Amino acid sequence: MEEVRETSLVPFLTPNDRLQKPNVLVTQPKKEITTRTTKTTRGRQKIEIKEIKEESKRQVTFSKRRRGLFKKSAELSVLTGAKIAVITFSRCGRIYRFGHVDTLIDKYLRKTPVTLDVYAGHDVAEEEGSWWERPVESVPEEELEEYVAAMSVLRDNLGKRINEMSNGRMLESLPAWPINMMPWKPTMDMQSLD
Amino acid sequence: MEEVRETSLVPFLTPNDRLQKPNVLVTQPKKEITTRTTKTTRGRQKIEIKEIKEESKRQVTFSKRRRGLFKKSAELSVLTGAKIAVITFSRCGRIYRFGHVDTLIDKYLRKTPVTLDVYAGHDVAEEEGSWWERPVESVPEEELEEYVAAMSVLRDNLGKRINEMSNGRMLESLPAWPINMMPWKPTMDMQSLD
DNA sequence: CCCTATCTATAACT
DNA sequence: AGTTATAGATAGGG
Repeated sequence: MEEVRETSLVPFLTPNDRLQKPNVLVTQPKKEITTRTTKTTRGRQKIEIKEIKEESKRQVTFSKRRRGLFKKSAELSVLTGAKIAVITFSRCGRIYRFGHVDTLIDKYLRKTPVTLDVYAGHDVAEEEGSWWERPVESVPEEELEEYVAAMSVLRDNLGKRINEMSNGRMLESLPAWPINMMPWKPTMDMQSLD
Repeated sequence: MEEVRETSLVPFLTPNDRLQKPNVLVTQPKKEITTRTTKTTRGRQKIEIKEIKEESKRQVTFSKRRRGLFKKSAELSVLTGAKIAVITFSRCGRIYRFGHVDTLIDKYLRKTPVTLDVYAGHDVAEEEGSWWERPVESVPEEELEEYVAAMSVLRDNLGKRINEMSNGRMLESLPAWPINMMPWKPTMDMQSLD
């Protein structure tokens, strides 16, 4: 709660704070490399986009990425004024939605003949694979079928707002994220319909 | 066409090629700073998440981010085996979908009473402006959900605008989507239903 | 749309 | 969940 998380991920470094010289365009001396013989972690590792076998690990990934996806949806929505809806069926069949899915679905159904099936003629093989990596004509109805994306952005703006409000004009001297709402508060933007 | 888009953004740099020393964990000398007095670009700049006014710019962002969103969706789906569907109504009313939306919607509707409104009772004023920028002094952190609900309204507002346009009430006198605005290839993972 | 320089999202740890 | 080092996404510019 006292954490100043501009980028929320690197509060200690905050590269954003580094003032950017408008027209100078000179390569920075790359700060100062903290020479440490023992990194605390290996940092983000590259992974292959394939099903994660370990249950636990998969769950973590699902949480993190779902959250990230929603955030992206929100940003896209706000930035471009697009209307988005997202629905996700987790493996266990739980439904996570973001935004007024119902409304969007309604609009969708009204605009598109329900019978229209882009992938019509394709057998639904609950097979493993990346339908999204295949030619359109052969996309089987399996992997992903649910994503009605949805809405909103605000997490960030809201946070800033709250901060400003709760401190009037001295927002600068206060943590960017006054409330511990940010990161991993489970369900403010999602609804598990189970 | 799968590997091609691995990183596909920095083919020339490919930081991934840098072999990672498994257990060494020693801070790298940070390569070699190419001292150049004139950077070719300022690189990615931080932007505020708020509506982009410039039509052209907004469309570019829409293309790029929509693409990114779909990609993320695909990854999440593959990685966790979750079923996902995404539908996006662009401002101009164009529909972009990802995944087997129809199938998903069907499942969704079967699982959730269509009448169920998660945000029921939270009638937010459909006024112009940035509702998410409203004062938040009265918002206790425990009620962030209220905001989430409010956020959804954004979509509704946008939807209204879209409707207006549909009715011939032009908001912008610009063509929906310049043909060459389509992201780098109307790949199989997106379908414009318009 | 291709490129870069940056900003962000996260995998692996703790 | 909270960190840290990176992989990955993208705002701008060409």
